Amino acid sequence: DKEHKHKDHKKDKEREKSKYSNSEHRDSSDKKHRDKDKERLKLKDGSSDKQKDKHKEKKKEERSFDGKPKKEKENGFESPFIKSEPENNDFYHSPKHEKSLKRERDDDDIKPKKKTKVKKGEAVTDGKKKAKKEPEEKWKWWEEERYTDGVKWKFLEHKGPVFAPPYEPLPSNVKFYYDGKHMKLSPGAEEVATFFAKMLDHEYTTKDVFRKNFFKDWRKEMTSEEKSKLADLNKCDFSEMSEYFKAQSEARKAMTKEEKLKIKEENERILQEYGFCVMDNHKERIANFRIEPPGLFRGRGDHPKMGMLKRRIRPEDIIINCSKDSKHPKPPPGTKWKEVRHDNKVTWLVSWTENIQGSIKYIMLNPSSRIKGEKDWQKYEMARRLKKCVDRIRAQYREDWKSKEMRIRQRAVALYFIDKLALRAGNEKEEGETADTVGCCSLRVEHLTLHQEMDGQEYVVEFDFLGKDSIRYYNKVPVEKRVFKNLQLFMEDKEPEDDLFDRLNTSILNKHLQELMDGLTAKVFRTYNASITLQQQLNELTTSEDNVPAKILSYNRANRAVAILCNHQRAPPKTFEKSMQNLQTKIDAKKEQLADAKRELKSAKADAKVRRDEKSKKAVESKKKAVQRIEEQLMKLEVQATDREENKQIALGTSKLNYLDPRISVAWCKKLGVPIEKIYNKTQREKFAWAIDMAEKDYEF
DNA sequence: TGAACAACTTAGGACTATTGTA
DNA sequence: TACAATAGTCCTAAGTTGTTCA
Repeated sequence: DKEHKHKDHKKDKEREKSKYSNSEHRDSSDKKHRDKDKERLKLKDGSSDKQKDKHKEKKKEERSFDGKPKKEKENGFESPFIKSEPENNDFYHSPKHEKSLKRERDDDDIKPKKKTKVKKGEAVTDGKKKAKKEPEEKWKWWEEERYTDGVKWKFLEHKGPVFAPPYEPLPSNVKFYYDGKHMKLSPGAEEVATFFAKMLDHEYTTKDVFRKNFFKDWRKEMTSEEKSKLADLNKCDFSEMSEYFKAQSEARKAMTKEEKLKIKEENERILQEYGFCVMDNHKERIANFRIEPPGLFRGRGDHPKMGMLKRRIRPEDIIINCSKDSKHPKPPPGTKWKEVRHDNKVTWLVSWTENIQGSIKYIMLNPSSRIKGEKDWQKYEMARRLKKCVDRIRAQYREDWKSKEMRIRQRAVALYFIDKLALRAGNEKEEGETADTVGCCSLRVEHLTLHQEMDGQEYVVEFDFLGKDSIRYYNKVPVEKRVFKNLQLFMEDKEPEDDLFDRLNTSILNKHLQELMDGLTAKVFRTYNASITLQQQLNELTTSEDNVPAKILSYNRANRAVAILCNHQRAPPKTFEKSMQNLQTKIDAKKEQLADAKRELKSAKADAKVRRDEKSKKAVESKKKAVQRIEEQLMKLEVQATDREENKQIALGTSKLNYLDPRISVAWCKKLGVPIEKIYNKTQREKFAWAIDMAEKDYEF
C-alpha cells in the first residue's frame, strides 16, 4: 500500500491548512478537531511513523482514507456524479488536480462513470494482479470520488421488499387436540400454533419463559371462544401438526431434480427482480430483500422475551426510501406503504419496526456494494491511525492508573482491558428486555475474581461473564500490579451485582477516546488489535519455503489467534468426533499405503540393480513418484486433522469478515504465492474486491 | 445531561448446496 | 450413485455509535 505512507505528510499539511480555512462547517467541532490535529502532530514525532518515505507515486495512493476531518469548501460542489470531498472525519482528500488525473484514468480503464448502469465487458481486473477466473464486470468504486456532507447517494431505485408468503391453512386431516379432544382452530390461532409445532423438537419449547410468552401471545390471536376453552398449554397437543411439517420437509428433500430446479429458477427470478437496486448509476446487490417472516422470537441465551410472537409485517408497516426521481416501488395490490421518503443521508432502502423490542429493521445493500465497502475500508484506515498513536494512548492510560480521581482510574483500567483483552465497550442494557450480558464498561463485581497469586503468576484476574450473544468469556489474565490494586479498590465495599466501573459508561469512555484521537471509539481497538495480531502472527508463522498446505495451516493459525483474542466461539459441530475419527482412519490407511509403496519402491530398485534395463529403471521412477504422491497426500491429511482439531470450538469467519484488514491477507498471499481463493471464497472475494485490487505484497497494516 | 431513537456493524446458528467417498 | 461431510449462504439477533429530544 503506497497510500498511507506519503499520505501522512500530505494529510497533516492539509489538516493544518484546513484548520484555519473555511469556518462554515467547523463551528462547534472546530476546536475539537484542532486539538486532535495538534495531538496527531505531536504523536507524529514519536516513534510510530518512521519509514514512510519511500516514494509513493502510485495512482492508487491518490485515494486513501484517513480518519481526519477536513473540508476544503473551495471545491464547492461538483457535477452530480462526481462526489466531492469528504467533509467530515473519515476521508482523506486528495488535492483537486489529483482528482482530475484520476478521473481521466478511470475513464479509460474502467467504465464511464456517469451513464452506464451496469458496466459490462471484460474483466476489469487490472492486469497484473487479481484473478482472471472471475471475469464479471467489476466496478472499481474505490478509484472514484466520495460524497461529502453525509450524503450517501444521489439516485436510488429499487423494487421494494419481498413479503413472506401468506399463511397456508393446514389440510383438514391434520388435527389439533386440546385435552385429548379434537378442536378446529380459527386461521389466526392456527397459524401461531403451527409456529410452535414447528419448534416442538427444539428444547426452547420446554422452557418456562418460552412457553409462558408463547401462550400469552397465542391467546391474543384466538377467538373469544378459543380463549375460553384453551386455558392450559400443557393440554395442547400439537403432535399431528409437528408430524405434518416433518413429512413436508422430508418431501421437499425427496423432490425430483426437475422440481428442485424449478424452485431454484423461481428463486433466481425473484433475486433478479428484487435482489438488486440502482444506486448512482450502478446496479448493486441488496443484502436482505426478504421481509422476516412471522414466527416465535428466539433470543439468544436466557432471553426474557423468548417465545413471543413476532408478527407478520404488512405493506402498511413499511417505510420505503428511494429517490424522488426514481420509479417508486409499488405496494402489493390493494395495499399502501406506511410512508415513502427520500432521505439520501441514510443507506437503507426499506425499514419497519419490529414488535418484540420495538426496534427498527432495515433492508440494506450487500457487503460488496460501494456503500458498505467504503465504510469497511474506512474502518481499517481508522485502525491504522490508531496504530500510529497507540503507544502514546497506552502511556496515557498507564499514567491515569495513578490519577487522584476515581473516574479517571476507572476509565484507564477499562481502557486497558479493552486494549489488552479486546473486550467490547459494554453499553448498559435495560433490565428485563434482553438477556443479561455485559461488556467492559458494564462489568459487575461478580464477573471478576482477583488472585494475588495463581498458577505461579502474580496478580491474576479471572474473568467469567456472558458477552454478546450470551457467549461466555472466561479468561485468567495476569495484570500489572497497579491495575490489580485499582481493581481491589473498585471492588471495595461493593455487592457482587454492583457495577465494577460505577463512574464510567461507554459514552464517557468514547468521549475521552475522541479526545485522544479523532474518530477513535472503543471498537477501533478490537479492529486494531485483531489486524495487528494477524500481521504479526503471519510474519512469525510462515516461511516462504513451506508448501501451500503448510502456509494455509499457518494462516489459519494466525486467524485462530485473532479469533481467540476476540472470543469468537462456536458450538463444536455435532459430527465433530465422528468426522475426526474418520479422518484418523484415513490417515492410518494412507500410512499403510505409504509403507506398501515404499516397499514396492525398494524391490523395484533391487530389481533394477539386477536387470539394469530401461524398463526397470522406469519402474523405479514411477514407484518413486508414487511414494512422493502418497507422502504429500498423507501430509495434507495430517495438516487437515491438526487444523480441524485446533478449530473445534473456534469460529474463524467472524474475525475474517469483520476484524482483519483484508489487505494483510491479500499481501500475504501475493508475497507467498498462495492463491487468494485459498483464503477467501467467492463471496469474500467480492466483499474484499477493493483490497484484492489495491494491496501489493509489501502492504503493511 | 441523559434517555430514547436511529443507523449501522458484528455475531452465531440454521439451512442449503457442493464436494468427496464408498 | 447414494450418502455423508464440508463449505457456503441466509437469517436475524445483539451489539456499538451517533443523533435527537425532553
